[in-house]
Amino acid sequence: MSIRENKLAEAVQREANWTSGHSCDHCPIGHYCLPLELPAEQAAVLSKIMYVSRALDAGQSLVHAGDPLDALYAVRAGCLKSVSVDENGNEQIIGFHLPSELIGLDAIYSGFHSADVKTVTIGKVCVFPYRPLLSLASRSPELMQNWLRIFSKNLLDQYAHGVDNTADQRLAGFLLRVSLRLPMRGELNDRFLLPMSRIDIARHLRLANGTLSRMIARLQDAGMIRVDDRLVEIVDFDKLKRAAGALANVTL
Amino acid sequence: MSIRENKLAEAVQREANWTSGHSCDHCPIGHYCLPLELPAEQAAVLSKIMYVSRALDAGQSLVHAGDPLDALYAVRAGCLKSVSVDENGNEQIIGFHLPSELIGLDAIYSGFHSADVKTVTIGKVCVFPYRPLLSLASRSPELMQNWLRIFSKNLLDQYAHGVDNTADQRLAGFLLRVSLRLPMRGELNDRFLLPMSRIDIARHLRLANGTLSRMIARLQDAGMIRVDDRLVEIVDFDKLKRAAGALANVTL
DNA sequence: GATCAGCCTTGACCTATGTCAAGAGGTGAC
DNA sequence: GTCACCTCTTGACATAGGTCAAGGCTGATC
Repeated sequence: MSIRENKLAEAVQREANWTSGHSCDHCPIGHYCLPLELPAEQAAVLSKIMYVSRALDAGQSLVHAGDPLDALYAVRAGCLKSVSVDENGNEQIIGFHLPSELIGLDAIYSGFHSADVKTVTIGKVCVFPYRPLLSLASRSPELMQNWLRIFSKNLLDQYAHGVDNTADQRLAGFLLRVSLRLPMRGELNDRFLLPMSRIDIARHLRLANGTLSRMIARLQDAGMIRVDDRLVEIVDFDKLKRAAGALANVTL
Repeated sequence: MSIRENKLAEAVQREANWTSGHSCDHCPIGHYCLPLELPAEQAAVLSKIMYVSRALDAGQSLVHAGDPLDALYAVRAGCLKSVSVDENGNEQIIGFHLPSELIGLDAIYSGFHSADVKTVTIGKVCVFPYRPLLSLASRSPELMQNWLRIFSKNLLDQYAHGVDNTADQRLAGFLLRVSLRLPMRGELNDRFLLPMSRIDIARHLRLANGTLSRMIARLQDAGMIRVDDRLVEIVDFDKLKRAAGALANVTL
C-alpha cells in the first residue's frame, strides 16, 4: 500500500469514528473552550456544528502537514502534539495540546496545516468544521472575542517559550505553563500528571534527553519541584518563576 | 521626576503627536495590513477609527509592559521591537515589528501588554483604538478574517522561531522570515536592508553577540548569503532553507 | 515467570556557544 | 580635526549542553 493510499485509508477510518449528538452545554471543560459564555441560542448553533471523535489511539495522527484546513479541533480529553520533522528525520515538537485547547489555529493563515498533529495519550477531540464556525463567528461577537482571546493566549505562550534561554529556564517555564493549563481539567495546579514522556518534553524544549533528566534533578535539588515519574509537584512557585524566563510573570 | 511621572509625561507627549485625517485607502502597505480587501464602506469606517502617529524617535517607547490594551498599532514605517527585561536586567527581544505588521495582539488575552514595545528606527504607527476596532470587526466578516489570518501568521512565525535549534538554524530562519516580511514594503526579497543592529538580532535569536557575527560569516562562507553591514543578499535560497529549521518550508 | 521493548537516568567525553577583552571602523559633538 | 561613543568583528578561554553508551526499571507479551 502506498503512502498516499495509507493516508487515505487512515482518513476514512478516522471519519468513520466521528459521532454527533454531543453538545457543548454540558461539557465539563466548555468554560475554557470556544463556547465560553456564549448566549444560549449561539451555543446551540455551535453545538449543532460540532461533533466529537471516538477515542483516538495513542500515536494516532489527527492531521498531517499539508492537509487542508477543514476544521478546528478542541481537545476534549487526552493530549496531542504538533510535530514537525526536519531534514534528518528527527521530530521536533512544536507544542502540546491539552484539554480545552484548540488545534489548527496555525493553519488559518495559509489554509493548510503546517505540521502533523498526533495523539500523545489516548483521547478525544471535538471537531468544529471551519466554514460553519467562521460564519457563526461573524454573527456572534462573543464567539469572535473568545476566538481572538484564545489566539492571543497561544501567541503569549509561544512568546514565553521562544524567549526562554537556558535549559533550566525552559524547563521551569514549561512546567509553570503546563501547571496553569492543566488545571482547566479540574486538577490542582501545584500537583499534576504530565501526560507526555520525557523524550517528548525534551524534543519540545530543544534539549537532549539526558540534559532534561539532569535539569529535572537540578530543579528538584533546588527545592522548586518534586517529581515522581510523571507526577510533578510544584513546591516553591516563586522560586520556579524566578528560574523561568523573563515572560514567566507576565504570562502567568 | 519619578518613574511614574516620567511615564506619564512621556504618554502625554506621545498623545500630543497623534494626527488624524489619514486613511487606509491610499496607504501603500494597506494591502498587507488590516484593511486588506475590505468593502469600501467598511474601509471608510476603519479609516475613521484609525489615526496616525507623528514620527517616533529611535528608541522611543510605544507601550510599556503592563499598560492596558487601548489600541492595536500597525507599523506604517520603520521597525519596532517587543522587549522583555529579565531578572538580571538584560533585554530579550521577543520579536520585531516590520511595516504593515500589527502590535498588541499578545495583549488581547489579558487586556494588558506583556512587554515593552520600542522603536528600532524612527518610524510611524497607525493607531486602531481597540473597542471601535472590535465592534467594527463584529460587523465585518472580512475584517474579522483578516484579523484571524494575521493572528495565524504571527503564530506560525513564532512556531518557526521557537523550533529552530542551533545558532545557524536560527539565523537562517530569521533571515528567511525577514526576507519574506520586508518585501511587503515593496523591496526585493533577495536583497534587503536589516533595520536593526546585530546586537538586537543576537538578543532576539538568543545568541551572544560574537556568536552571531561568526554565524553570519559562516553562512556567507557557505555561499548562502552575502552581507555588507546591514545589507543582506540571499544568494542561495534553497541552501538557506535547508540550513533553517524544520518549519522553514511550511512557513515560507 | 521469562523475555523483550521502551523509558528514564547516569556517566564520560566532546562541541557549540557564551564570556570577556581587545581592536577596527563609523559617526556625531564640539 | 579629534574625542567619545557605538557597533561589529575577532580571539582565547570557559562552560552548558549534546552525543553516545550502559544499566535499571516497568509494563506488555507469550
